[in-house]
Amino acid sequence: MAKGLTKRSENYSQWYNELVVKADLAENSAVRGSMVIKPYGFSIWEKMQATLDKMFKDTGHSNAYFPLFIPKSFFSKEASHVDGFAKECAVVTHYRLKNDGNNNIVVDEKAKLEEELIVRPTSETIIWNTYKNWIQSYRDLPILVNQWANVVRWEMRTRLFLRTAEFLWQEGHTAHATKQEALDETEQMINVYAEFAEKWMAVPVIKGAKSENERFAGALETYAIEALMQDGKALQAGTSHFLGQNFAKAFDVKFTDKEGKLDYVWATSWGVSTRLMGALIMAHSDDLGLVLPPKLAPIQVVIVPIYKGEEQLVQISEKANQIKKKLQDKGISVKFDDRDTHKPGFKFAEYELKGVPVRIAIGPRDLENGTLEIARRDTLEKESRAQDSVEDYVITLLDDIQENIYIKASDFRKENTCKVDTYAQFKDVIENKGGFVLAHWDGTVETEQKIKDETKATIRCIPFSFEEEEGKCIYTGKPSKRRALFAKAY
RNA sequence: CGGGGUGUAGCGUAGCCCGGUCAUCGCGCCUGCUUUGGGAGCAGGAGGUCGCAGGUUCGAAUCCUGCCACCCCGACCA
Repeated sequence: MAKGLTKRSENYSQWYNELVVKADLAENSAVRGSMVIKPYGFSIWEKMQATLDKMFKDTGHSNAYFPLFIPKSFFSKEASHVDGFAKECAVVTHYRLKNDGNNNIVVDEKAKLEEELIVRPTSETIIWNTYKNWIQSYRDLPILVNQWANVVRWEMRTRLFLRTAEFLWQEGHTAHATKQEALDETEQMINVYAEFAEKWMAVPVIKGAKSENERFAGALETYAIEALMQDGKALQAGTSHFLGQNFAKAFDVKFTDKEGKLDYVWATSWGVSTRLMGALIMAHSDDLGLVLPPKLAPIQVVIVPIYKGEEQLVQISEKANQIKKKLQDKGISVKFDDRDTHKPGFKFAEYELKGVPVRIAIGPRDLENGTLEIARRDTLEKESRAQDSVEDYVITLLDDIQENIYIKASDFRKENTCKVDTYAQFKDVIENKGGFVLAHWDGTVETEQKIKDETKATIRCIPFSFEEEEGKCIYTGKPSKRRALFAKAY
């Protein structure tokens, strides 16, 4: 058995740790709940980053950078915002260490900061404090800025990739002259996220609005994309918030409109994080390791030579490098693994673990017959093919894999989504089957909270796509106009 | 912060109840030869303050006390 797969467990997170942490994505933790992302894992994130960044720019946004430290006073200006984050803030109180005389390094109490600094858990406050100086007139609007950064949230309980104390993300912060424009922006960005999830990550998602309970601290409306993982739990994969005029009021950001009237600016914020890597892994992986969508795979094709002796390797390498060049010319990322320290079987298993979508093996038999062995990661099928026009074949194959894993994930979601009309059914499904459950809900915070307390299921979102439908709340029997999407979530 | 569990080599572990050739085994690592179309074989070798600190004892991985770390469950959450 391969490294990291010697002892698979029924427990999903155990499996996840063994496979991902120890195999290749992250290891160790310097700070409680932090993670090291190793080079191969990080290159997946870099691909995600590059793709999203382009999508943001195509929709008119620009990148900027704001400070890591936020003065406590900024942070406390928006009441519900500070309520939401107060319990998970890392706080800087001093700026110097000293030797206490016994060779112990201690905090120098003399170097106490006059005002404590918060390590950003999100940047709304420091950004709006800056926007105040950027905005006077409607001519200064809109401001469409995104930041790629790390943030810290001192969660009570952490989970690799899904909820680490420090994580990488992007946060968009926009300012608009009208409510409608801000609402449109909020909606546009949730659509961008959904498109990225479905077309690039091959993870189907449900777009919808968060209930009041689950809304972002300081937002009037939160839109989210929700994905279903293979263990039947839901994962919030991205959020886009309509912040109304809350932050503009808190930071006194006013502008003069065309009529010369003074008004507060309308705001949005939106973000996705390294949690997306967790989503990618948990949505597609199997017992052999990662299954990466070709569009995000750092290595799309790996070529493994099979040879006896130096002479054969030279011949095979020549052929392999020709094929590598042909594929690269078509924009495909290729690795030719000619290490002589590992046998082919070992390499096969290793690239399966890493989720490389297509593997090409070339041996003496192929040299003789003008063939190649081509294997795909998603179905594990292998076939022998002529070497001619391999590049065209690989292009179709990559597209096919991309599509296939999306279909597979969609089918899984279909099988694990059900409508229920009674609370008994609801509890049964949540406890025994998992997955998404569509049920009527009376729209009150109290009911949602009671259902959560009793079943651990929460409203993931009220999907945009659902038609209005008369029904009765499964819990209280009160009238309801549409179904909400319930699930146990990470 | 509450409840439960675990800490033995790079990784995974046996031993702990019942103290004494007990530091076990597998993977990995190193050397040599043979191998190479699915995680190679044989031979030899290196590697451990048994989480930390005390205590009990002639003697502690094993018993006791305290601490630390990690994992799972809850509260919290992208």
